[in-house]
Amino acid sequence: MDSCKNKNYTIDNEQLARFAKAMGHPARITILNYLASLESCYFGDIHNELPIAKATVSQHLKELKDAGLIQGEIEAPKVKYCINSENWQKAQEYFGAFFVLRKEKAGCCTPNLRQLTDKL
Amino acid sequence: MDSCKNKNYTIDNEQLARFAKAMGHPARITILNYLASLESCYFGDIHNELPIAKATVSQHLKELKDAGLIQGEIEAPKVKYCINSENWQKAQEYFGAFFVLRKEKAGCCTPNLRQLTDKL
DNA sequence: AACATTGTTCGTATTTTTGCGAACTACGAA
DNA sequence: TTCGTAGTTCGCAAAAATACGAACAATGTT
Repeated sequence: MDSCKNKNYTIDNEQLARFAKAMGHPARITILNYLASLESCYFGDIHNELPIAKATVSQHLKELKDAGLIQGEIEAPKVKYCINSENWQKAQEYFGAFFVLRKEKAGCCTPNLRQLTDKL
Repeated sequence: MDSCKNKNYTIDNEQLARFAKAMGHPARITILNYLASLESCYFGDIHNELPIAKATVSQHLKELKDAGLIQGEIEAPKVKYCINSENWQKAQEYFGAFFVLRKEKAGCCTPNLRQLTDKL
């Protein structure tokens, strides 16, 4: 009966997934790259980097903000967006730790993976 | 008129987003962590780590496979999943380069971000 | 005050994701 | 051959993500 246990995902897994999800769209990666490059922080310039409508850009910015990766500031009549340094560093650490995990271990799966079926 | 330009996302942005998207769910992070920890590689054991139905686990595994982060191998009557080392390293490099970008630059947004509006 | 500029929010449509149970497939064991 | 084990695939439903134009809000300018 396919036991569905009382398990939860760990906080860290949740947090890393949240960061990853926010980064899981090319428009948002482009935005983050642009903000990280610091050429400009204004909405209009961000919009110009993207092939999508401003309403959509605004939405993507909101998601990045909700994930904590950026923050916004009004500089009338414009809006300035910036990388949230604190969480940026946190994300960097989370991803770093995540990928390093693999390196520290021996491989149970290293041998002949060549007969990998296409069906899989 | 909200110019929607002939722009595309760069290949690298697409690829990084693809990796990030695959990692954008706690179940999939849990799976990757588990496979990276190498305690076991079998579907059944992966399923046991998760609070979801096996059909759903199978779907998540498929997405990770499509993103290139894992690979599968039949070891009858079981199925063995493994981190795809090549792409794992590639992902590691992509994320690493992505986050480091920020560190190399001065901050245009470093000053007083404290009057950040809640509306934003 | 009237207007222009800059973004956000709303309403909506479409697509994708997430999840499940049931049915099915493949294989080894009895 | 029949049965059990291990996973996948199918069909469906519900929720979330993506995208847009139009309307709106907030502010600076004339």
